[in-house]
Amino acid sequence: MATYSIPSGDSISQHHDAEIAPPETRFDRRLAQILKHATEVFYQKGYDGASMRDLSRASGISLAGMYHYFHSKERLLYLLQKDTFTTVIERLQRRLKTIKDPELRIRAFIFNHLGYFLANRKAMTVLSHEDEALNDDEFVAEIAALKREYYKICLALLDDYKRAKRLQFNSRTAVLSLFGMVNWVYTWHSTRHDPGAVRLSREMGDMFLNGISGQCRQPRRQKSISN
Amino acid sequence: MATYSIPSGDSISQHHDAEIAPPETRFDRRLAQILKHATEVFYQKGYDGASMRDLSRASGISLAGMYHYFHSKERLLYLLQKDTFTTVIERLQRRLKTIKDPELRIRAFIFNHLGYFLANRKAMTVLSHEDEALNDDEFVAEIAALKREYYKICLALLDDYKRAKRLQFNSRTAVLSLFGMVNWVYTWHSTRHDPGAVRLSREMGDMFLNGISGQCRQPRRQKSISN
DNA sequence: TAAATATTCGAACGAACGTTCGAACGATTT
DNA sequence: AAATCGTTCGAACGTTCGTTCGAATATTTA
Repeated sequence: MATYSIPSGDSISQHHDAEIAPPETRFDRRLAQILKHATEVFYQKGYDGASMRDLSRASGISLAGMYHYFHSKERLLYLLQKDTFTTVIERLQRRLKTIKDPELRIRAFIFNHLGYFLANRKAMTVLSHEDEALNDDEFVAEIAALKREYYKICLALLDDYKRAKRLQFNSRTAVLSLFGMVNWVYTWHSTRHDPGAVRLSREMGDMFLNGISGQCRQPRRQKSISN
Repeated sequence: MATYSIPSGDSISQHHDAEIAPPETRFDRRLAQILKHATEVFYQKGYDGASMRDLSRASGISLAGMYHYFHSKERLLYLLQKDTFTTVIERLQRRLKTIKDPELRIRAFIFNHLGYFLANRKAMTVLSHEDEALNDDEFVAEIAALKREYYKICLALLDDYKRAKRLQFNSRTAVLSLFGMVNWVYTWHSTRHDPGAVRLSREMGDMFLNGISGQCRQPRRQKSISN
């Protein structure tokens, strides 16, 4: 009855029901270790720049030994991106379940994203930055589906807010601007000098919500650039 | 008196005074062609993924012949990034010279960035995405200096606006959020389905300016995320 | 026209790449 | 004890990488 993962490159054990967390196979635990070390290497050198020899050295496993756990370097990146993205979405869904207020839901989205981003910076950087690195059609399609799902969730949050507050703005531009704000963080955020997730979420949340909440007194937009 | 560029890898002729545009050396024109083709290849395959053979094929020059124009693949990327970034900054400075109003200056910044971004998407994508690809200290330092200059310009624009409108916000977060908004565009913008530079600049400008212009009636910020 | 200089390229270099193979090892099962 | 199975690895495969070299060809200078 024990659901052993079949070796040679499957993702971390698909425990079809989410009953228990820790009881993984030795195989799964080892693969998870490899993914963790691979995150570090991909983060430092990029996907193309990182060699299988780099990855094996970081994991303390021989070059050939790596291929017991995944079929190819590309699949390793895929596993990494899928696990990371899935976790982000799961956490988000769990948070949203308890929140009704449209504004707070948007704030929860931002906080969820930034919080996970800053706590798992390397994995999220690899996810954001090595977006186009995959070539295999199946991999590309699956990650693209997660991206679309994430986009749709955020779009719905903004549309709810828009309806509740009777606002007018381009939802698509707003979503993607928000994604830009929160994803770009990986290029500049310094743990030492920059605010943590809580304050950063508040600042960006204030800014974004004010931004989409439109003109205060008189309508903006009269001013235009001459040339 | 003709200032011939010395072969073997110099940047496009440093015409110390910006007198005339077209009178370049044959060397310069050929190098410019190579840079143009290289932009396409780097855009498609990434810096690490693009081989010198790819680049030579795209340029219609033999593999060995490429090295007459630049010393290394890394230097080619450096030249590309430097030329692109320098052009963006020059254009910005020229625009800002004629604009006094703080809000319009910020709008000009956004329009300049997005306008150049959408018109030279491939070059700007390489600039944004291959940010960490350079290794040579001298190259890294020079591109980092341009980035800092660009950051400082934008920071000053926001501080001017803040002072003029007596606002309060974290300038650093605001600048970097704005950079995120406008730079992330390269990951999603579709020429067919998405607004052009003018409308996109207006939308993002409205959003950003409203965003930093703070609370309208009652102060936001009372609401907070429970957990 | 001859000499000098700038440009081009075929061929090859050593190094590094992702992946494969078969043998070995360890633990568990018969 | 023998057999099975999951795990590990050294060695090597064929390919591709960035770069170099020397000779050939244009182009400019004298």
